[in-house]
Amino acid sequence: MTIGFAHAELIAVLVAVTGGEPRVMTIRAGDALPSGPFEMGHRTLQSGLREWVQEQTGHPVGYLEQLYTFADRDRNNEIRGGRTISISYLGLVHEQATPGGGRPGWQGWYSYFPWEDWRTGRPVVLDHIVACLIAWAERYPSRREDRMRRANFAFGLGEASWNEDLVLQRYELLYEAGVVTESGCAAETNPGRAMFADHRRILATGIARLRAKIKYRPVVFELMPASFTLLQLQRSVEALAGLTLHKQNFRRLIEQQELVEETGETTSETGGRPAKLFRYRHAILEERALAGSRLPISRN
Amino acid sequence: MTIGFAHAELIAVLVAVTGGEPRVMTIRAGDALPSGPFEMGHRTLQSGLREWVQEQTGHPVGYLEQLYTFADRDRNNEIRGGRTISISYLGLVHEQATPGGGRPGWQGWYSYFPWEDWRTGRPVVLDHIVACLIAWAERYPSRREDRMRRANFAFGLGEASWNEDLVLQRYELLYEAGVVTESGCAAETNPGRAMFADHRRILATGIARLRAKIKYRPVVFELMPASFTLLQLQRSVEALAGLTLHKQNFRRLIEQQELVEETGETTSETGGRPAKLFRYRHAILEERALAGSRLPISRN
DNA sequence: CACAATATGCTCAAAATGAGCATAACAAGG
DNA sequence: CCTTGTTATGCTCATTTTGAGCATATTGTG
Repeated sequence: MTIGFAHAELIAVLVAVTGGEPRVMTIRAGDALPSGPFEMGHRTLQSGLREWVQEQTGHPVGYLEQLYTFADRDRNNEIRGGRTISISYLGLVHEQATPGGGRPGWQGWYSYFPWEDWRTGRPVVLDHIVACLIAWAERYPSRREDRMRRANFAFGLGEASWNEDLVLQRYELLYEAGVVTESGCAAETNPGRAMFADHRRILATGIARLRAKIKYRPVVFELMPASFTLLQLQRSVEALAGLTLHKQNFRRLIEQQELVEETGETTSETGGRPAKLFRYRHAILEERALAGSRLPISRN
Repeated sequence: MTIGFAHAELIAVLVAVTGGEPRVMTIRAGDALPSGPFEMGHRTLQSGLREWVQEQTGHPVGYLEQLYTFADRDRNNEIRGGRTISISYLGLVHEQATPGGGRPGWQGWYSYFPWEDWRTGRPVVLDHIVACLIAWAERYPSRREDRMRRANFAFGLGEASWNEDLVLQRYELLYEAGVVTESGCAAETNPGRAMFADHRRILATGIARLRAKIKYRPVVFELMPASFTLLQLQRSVEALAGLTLHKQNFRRLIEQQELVEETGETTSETGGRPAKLFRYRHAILEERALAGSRLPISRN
C-alpha cells in the first residue's frame, strides 16, 4: 500500500442562532470560514478542533460533527507540490448572554444564500436565479432537458416543490451554471455573498446537514440557551430550516417527544401572554431509542 | 494558518448482498478492508476511489459515499514521523450474475458482528457480551451506574429496546470495555472476528450508516440485480438491518412509494406461487422530493 | 387431489399529522 | 375600567399513515 503525502487542514462551520437569525463564524470580515492546521499534538481530529475553536472564539462547542473531507484537484489548491486535504466540521454553539451575534465574526448565513430563506415568502432573488438557470439550460439544446430537470428538482420549479434540505445541490447547480461568483460570474449579479476558495460550498454542506439533522435528532437544543420558550425554540428551528412552521403542531410535536420540561418560570418579553420557560431534558437521550425504525418490523 | 503534513490513505467498505447475506469486500483472507493510497493524479477523492475499486475488484461501484475521516493518534499508527489520515468510503455493489459472494474476498459481515443479526431471534453471543459488560460496569463502583446506563441503551437491555442503528456505539462500548480482541481481550472469548488495526470500527461505521440510510433513501436498490421479486428486496433489507420485517406491510410501503414497477415477467424459483418481477424506477428520484419534511410546516 | 409454500389482496383499529377554532393572560391606550 | 393588540395554550376533527393479521390465489410435490 503506497501512501500519498498531503497537507491537512481543519475547517469549521460554527453555527449559532441569535435574535432569530442563524449565524456562522467567519474570519476576514466574512470572507472565509475559520480554518487551521491539524497539529500533531492532537489526539484526534475532533479533540484538536475542539481545543482550537475554544481558543479562537471563546465559546465552548457543544455539538461537533464531521462534515466532509475534500481534496479536489480543481478547487482550492494554491499550494504547490502537494495536495491539500480539508477536513470540515460542523459545530453548534449555544446562544450566549453576551450574544455571539454582536461580535464581528458572526455573519447571518442567509447573506451567503439569500435564496434559502423562505420565512417571509418566496425570496425575490429566485427570479434572477431561475432566469439564469433557464439561460444556462438553453445554451446547449442537447443538454437542455437534463439541465431543466435538475434545476426543477433542486429549486422546486414546475411540478416539484421546494425541499429545504437540498442546499448543497442548489449551490452546486449554481456553481455549474456559472451563476455564482466563485465559478466566474460577474460579482454584480452574483446572488448572495461569495467566499474565499470553496468555503461557500463547505458552508452549504453544513447547512444542508443541519437542516436534515434537526428532523430526526434533537440538535436544535445545542443552539438554545439553558431555558427558553417554545416560541423561541420554534423560531430557531425556522431560522435553520428557512421555513415557517405551524405553531400549535410544533408544540404538540415537541411535547409528545418529551424532549423538554417546564422550569416553572415564565417570561413576558414579547408583549402578549407570558410564556412558560422550558429546559431541554438531557436524560431523554438515554431513555428512548430516538426516532428509530420506520421499517415495518415484524414481531415474531 | 500553519499546515500539518500527513499520509493520506483511502479505505473502502464495499458492500454486496448475495444469497440473502450482507457481505463486505476484504483482503488478507478477511483480516482487513481494502485500502490504498490517495494518488496525486486523481481529480477528487471520490473519483480516485472509484477507479481503484473497479480495478481491484472488477465490479463497478454504483453508489459511493464518504464515511468518515480518522486520524487518531492512539489507533492504527505504526508509521513513524507522521500522522496517517484515513478517509473511509462506503460503496454499494450490485448483485452479480457471477455472484461476488463466491469470490474469496467477500465475507459475511455478521461474522465480525454476530450480535448484530437478529433475523433468527436474539443472538446467543449476547449472553456472553452482557456478562462482560456487567463485569466491566461493576469493576469501579463509582462508574457503575453510568456504565450500566450506556450498556442498557446501546444493547437494548432493561427498559430500552434494541435499536439496529447503534452499530458503532455498540462496537465502541465493547472496545472500551475490553470485550473485543482489538482492545486487548483474549482471542478465544472475543465475540466476532477481529480485524487489522481499526478496520472493524470502520466497518461498524459503514454498517451503521447503511442501516440508517435505507430508511430514508432508496439505496437498497444499489445492491439489487436489475430485476427482483419483492421478497428478494425484503430479504436484502432484512439482511442489512439484521431484522425480520412484516411482509405485507413491507410491500405496501414499497408500492406506495412508487419506487418500483413491474417488468411484466414472473419467476417461480422459490417453490410457491410465482412472484412478479420488479425493477427500480430510477426516474422517481427526479419526480418527488423524497421523504422531505417531518416538520409541521405552515402554509401561509 | 390434498398439502406445503409463497404471493398478493384486503380489513380494521390505533396512532400520527395537518388545519384551524377557541380561550387565556398579559400590556398599552383611551 | 374597558377595548384592542398580541402571544400562549388547549382542543377538535378529518385525513393519512402504521401495525397486525385474516383470507385468497397460484404454483410444485407426493
